[in-house]
Amino acid sequence: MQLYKKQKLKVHNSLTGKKEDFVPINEGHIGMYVCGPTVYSFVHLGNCRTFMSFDMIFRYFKHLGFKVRYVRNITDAGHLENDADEGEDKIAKKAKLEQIEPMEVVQRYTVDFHNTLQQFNLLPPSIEPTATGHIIEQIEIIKEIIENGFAYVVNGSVYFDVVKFNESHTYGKLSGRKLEDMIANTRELTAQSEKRNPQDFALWKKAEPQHIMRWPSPWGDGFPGWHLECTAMSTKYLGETFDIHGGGMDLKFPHHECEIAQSEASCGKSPVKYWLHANMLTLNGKKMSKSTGNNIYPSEIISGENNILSKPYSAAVVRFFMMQAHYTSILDLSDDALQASEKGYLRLMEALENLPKLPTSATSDFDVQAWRQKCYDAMNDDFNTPILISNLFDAVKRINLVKEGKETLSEADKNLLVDTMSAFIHDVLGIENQAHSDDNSQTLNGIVELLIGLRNEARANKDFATSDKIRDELNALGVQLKDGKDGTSFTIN
RNA sequence: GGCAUCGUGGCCGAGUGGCUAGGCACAGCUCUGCAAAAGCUUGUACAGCGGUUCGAAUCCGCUCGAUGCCUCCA
Repeated sequence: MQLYKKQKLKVHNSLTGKKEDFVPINEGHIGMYVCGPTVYSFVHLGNCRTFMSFDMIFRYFKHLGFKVRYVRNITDAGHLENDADEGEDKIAKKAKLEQIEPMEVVQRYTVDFHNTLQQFNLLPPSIEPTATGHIIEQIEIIKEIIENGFAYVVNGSVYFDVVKFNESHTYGKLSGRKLEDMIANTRELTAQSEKRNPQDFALWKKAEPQHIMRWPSPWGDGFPGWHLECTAMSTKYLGETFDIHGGGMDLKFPHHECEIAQSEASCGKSPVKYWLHANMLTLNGKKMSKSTGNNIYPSEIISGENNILSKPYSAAVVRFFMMQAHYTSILDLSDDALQASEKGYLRLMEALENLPKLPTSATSDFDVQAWRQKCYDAMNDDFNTPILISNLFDAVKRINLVKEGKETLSEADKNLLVDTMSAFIHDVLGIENQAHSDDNSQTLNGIVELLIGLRNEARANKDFATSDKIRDELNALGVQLKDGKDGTSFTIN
């Protein structure tokens, strides 16, 4: 039997603001769409958090035995700098700045994006479509929206008529906004706008003669609006209505709101059953953002080359740090917090390494079955990774007790514990053991064992000056010795 | 100004009507030649003020503060 039939999951749906029982549209199958990056610069850590959160969700679905189609797009066209009529495409702007082809910009930052996510151990999505690869689909949707009377053509551009739409539908249901309020609060700055209403958004923009990124359409040469690509690609690969749509909290309005409007205006259906939003990562209490410069790049954390943190942190530690907070909470990055996470991470990894070597007994002091279910309960409650991790640390304590001979574990329970720990840490949380990833670790271990032997001889001879020298100098090199009941063990940092 | 979210012990971070996660740091103890590691013990925190309730950090109201969105952002 598939695990998902036994483990009942609840998810927080942004559309209703409530935790709801998760029931996929087609039993055993899940369609999930997550808004990917606009590839006009390097991904910063805040971007990574969102993708990591949905990676964890993707992994848990797979762990439960669901067949998941996970679509995450690459925005390589259509993302405007601002809403003004002469607004520039972000990628085209960058291309002009660096004096290269727009597609070179796209290629460069797409490669960076993939490399970075790989470092953080994210699984690739099932499909990773690009906006430029789906121009035809986008044009088709625009045609439908025009046909249904919810869009209008002006001077080679097409705009979505929000006011008209709101007469028969509700614009703002996801973000909790009312169109009347939005209109009342509009700053009247767009004097010569070709839009009927400031709330209207572009489905298709006319390309000026010097604009490089352009495609033919029934309305002339141009390029698609940003909100439209997600509607086109999610519909194509997941259908008119699918299970989960994810993205950063900052995309809730207007991006996701517009997606809902586009779907309802074209095919008449609400596109998504469960909307999931990941919260922001802050730095110094402020949102990380490319546009304000308040950000840190993953490579800077791993290399330690930055002015914010006292030392480098591995990708696994950063991932563990992120998983210690719930994905819907704001998380603030700081050196203290990362240091605390690093220590916890190392303790967890050490227990995980010791676990298979543990002695077994006829009986167990630890109810592994009950503990295992607690881990599932945590994840079933809207992917509560902090609670899951607290449960993992309960197991760490029991592992250490068994290691010291203070508690017992049966063979069967030990095996179950090994399986469960590995499943949650590696498969679900996606946390790898990077504590000893050296290629030379075999040699290194041998050398340390040799020194331990020499030290033990010195200790037997009560030559503590020598034994302490070995221990302290190894410690200075990052090799920590631990004298236990069954001899000396060590960790390498 | 509008909409939304949030304010938890030294730090990070769960919880959301009674049973008061977890990590890190600190202190004491056990173990140890000494350390380290590990284990045990200790912290009675929920912005403020009212209200509902037998009972609130958790619900309601107000005040203060922070953040996000309202123009591009994961």
